[in-house]
Amino acid sequence: MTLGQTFDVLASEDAGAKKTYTISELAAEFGITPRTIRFYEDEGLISPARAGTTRIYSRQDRGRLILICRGKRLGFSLAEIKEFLDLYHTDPDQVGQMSFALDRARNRIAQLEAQLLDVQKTLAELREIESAMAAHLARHGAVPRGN
Amino acid sequence: MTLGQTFDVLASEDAGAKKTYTISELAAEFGITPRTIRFYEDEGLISPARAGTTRIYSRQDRGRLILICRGKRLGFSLAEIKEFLDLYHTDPDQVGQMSFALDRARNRIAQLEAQLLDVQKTLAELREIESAMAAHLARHGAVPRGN
DNA sequence: ATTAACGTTTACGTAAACGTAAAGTAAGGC
DNA sequence: GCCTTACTTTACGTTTACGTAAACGTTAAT
Repeated sequence: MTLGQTFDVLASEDAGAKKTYTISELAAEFGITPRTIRFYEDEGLISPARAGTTRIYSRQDRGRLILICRGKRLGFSLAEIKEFLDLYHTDPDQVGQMSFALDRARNRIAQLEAQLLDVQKTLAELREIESAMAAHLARHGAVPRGN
Repeated sequence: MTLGQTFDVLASEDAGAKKTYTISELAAEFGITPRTIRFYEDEGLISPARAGTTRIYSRQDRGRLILICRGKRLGFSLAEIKEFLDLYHTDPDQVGQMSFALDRARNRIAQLEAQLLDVQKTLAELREIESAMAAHLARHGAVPRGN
């Protein structure tokens, strides 16, 4: 049993939840193409089961895809996302491996905390711009009612 | 006078601040290469003055670079960053242009608010992993003192 | 006067992340 | 039995964001 099984995203046991998914189902759900999902597999980010040659995705696989897509939205490279995913199934018996993983986790945390500040700064600036523009348009634009 | 001049990043008037910069000064400051800065210029994200053929960067140019680098850290493409930068100098006299800009600003705000949530989720998960790993290592790893 | 350290343009090369055929297999409906 | 649909692999093409020379001009020091 790895660390992964102890967390939500990779192990939700919902009653009405489907057990498996096809590649095109997942592609549709996440707004990506089957090609993209296969590419992620080539890059080692996901390893679905097979029925013959056809890929069968489990709920855990779907959880990984959620994390992958989120990582992409945050601007991480696939290599970084892979590293992130690996944190979920670090073998607890390999102390050295676990130490390295802990290090990487802490680095990633620091990185995300910096990104959090960046997002907040940018949001603050954009909101300033937004209200300035809205105010300007309220005065000079829009022509609220024939004046 | 454009909206840009009304905001901090593009118009700080510090007393001890340098007035101009060379390309390699800025490259060093932001941890990028001159090639990269010239590429940003090719893409229309920045337009420094010239002394003959040599580029001379103003404090405003440096401000734009700050925003560009932050945008990159947030995972935006150069095209998106350009769109973002354009928000700063929307002509207040062009009502139509201003309306479109306001729209883009609001879209960008929504996008960043979503990203903020993503970052927070990811941070929460990573912190869970981190403490789980730290606890595990405290018990089985590290061998605190010969026991 | 030449060498070094900066700047320039032009242009080909490259890694990442897919897109886009092409060509084949396997299951289900009429 | 054939057609459609969804899956597969293989492989070349494309966009983005630069890296990396090559070849040249300008200033400053030796």
